[in-house]
Amino acid sequence: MTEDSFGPVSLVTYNRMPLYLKALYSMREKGEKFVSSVALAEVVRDNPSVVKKDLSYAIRGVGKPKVGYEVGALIEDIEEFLGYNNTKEAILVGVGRLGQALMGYEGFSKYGLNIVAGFDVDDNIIGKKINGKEILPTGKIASVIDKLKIKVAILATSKDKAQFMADLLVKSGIRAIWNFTPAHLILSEEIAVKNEDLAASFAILSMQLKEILRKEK
Amino acid sequence: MTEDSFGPVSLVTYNRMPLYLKALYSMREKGEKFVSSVALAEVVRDNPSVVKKDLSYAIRGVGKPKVGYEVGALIEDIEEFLGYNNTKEAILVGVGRLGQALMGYEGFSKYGLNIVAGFDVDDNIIGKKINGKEILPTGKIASVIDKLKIKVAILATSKDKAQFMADLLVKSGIRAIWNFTPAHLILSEEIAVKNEDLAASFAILSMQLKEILRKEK
DNA sequence: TTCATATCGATATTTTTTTATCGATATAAT
DNA sequence: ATTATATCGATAAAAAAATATCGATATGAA
Repeated sequence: MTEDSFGPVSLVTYNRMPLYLKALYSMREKGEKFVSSVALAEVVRDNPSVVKKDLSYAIRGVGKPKVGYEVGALIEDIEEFLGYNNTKEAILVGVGRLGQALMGYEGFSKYGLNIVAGFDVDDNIIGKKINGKEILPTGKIASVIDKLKIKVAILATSKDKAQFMADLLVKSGIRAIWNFTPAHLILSEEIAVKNEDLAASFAILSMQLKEILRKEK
Repeated sequence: MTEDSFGPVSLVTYNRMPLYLKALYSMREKGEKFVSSVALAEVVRDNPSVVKKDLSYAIRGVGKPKVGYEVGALIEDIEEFLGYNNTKEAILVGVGRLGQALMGYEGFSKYGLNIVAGFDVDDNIIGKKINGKEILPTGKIASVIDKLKIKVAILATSKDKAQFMADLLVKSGIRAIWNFTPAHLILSEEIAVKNEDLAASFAILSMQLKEILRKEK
């Protein structure tokens, strides 16, 4: 077991699960009852063996030879596996344009994330509500975290405030930070950090595009 | 060479490059002139051998034994490697809250992305400007793509319009789609797609948190 | 100057991941 | 009822990635 895995399940598997899930949602909408590893592999652009191995970590039942997996059951199992049914409460720090978009995004609740409040330093926005959630001054961060026993924070401040706020969050009891700022956070190993790195994503898209344009000649 | 690599460089390496870059920016700000693979590995939570191998794909010069790599030169080489100096023009489709946040984000230009215009169906927003970029009606998508020879589109519509818009974009000449919608897009293999999958990211953060809380007992 | 040491770059080893293979079995066709 | 076939689940083989090792060398200390 490396650091990049949780129990017997590797990080690459975790990354693929939501892809399967999205594909399965479309299939369910179309009324499809069963799906084979071959069909699922095709829509997610992967290999059937990978799909079968991945699914084996999530499914409670079994797939049927010649038929495949039951779409509905598979969805439930993957949702459970990914923790969508186990709601995590979070606070959001930095309610600028991106922060507002994140607070306003109702899809989060579907995968087990409930933003209970936003925090900002800007008096023009403090006191307002987005999606029913209050925006409070940053001075109240510590007490809210403590009172509600919050463990997850979404960081969407400007780059220059990111490290300071991250340190404050950790000191107040936060154990997982979803970092939407372009800052490189330095934190103890005991804190989970997931960088939402748009630069990285775009670099990969650019590489893929380059390859595609090269092939088109 | 698998499908998940470009030339000799694997996707995992590409993913790590922006991490190194972010760490290097902080080091440069602190006035540090040289960095060793050991130091860099520490801040990005990885192994020195991985760092050395990764950097070898990007650097033009060489690292010095006992000293390490020159921070400034390394930054330039990685930026070049990731294509930050080679600007790609893109359009953005769907100027809701998230779309506005993306259009307003000035950091994109730093890594070679220039959003030339936004498109929406909402008359209340059409004609306005964000960050100096006009918002046009979706009816003009095809002509703008054609006139400016745009190859990259950022998709930030609602879920239900995503597939329709993606098809329109591809038909109009787009070859790379950065998908910020929760929709599962089905497109030809010749189109590069990068899903900005918040569900996936959050699932990983949740797993890490679970592991951390377990260790804390 | 000589010696000790940190670090590179190359390569070897180990581990992980992906891919292929194959016997068992559910379904449909004959 | 028999046969053909698609698919599963397990496992074996191949490929890729991560990690460790090691000779060479730049630097600073003795």
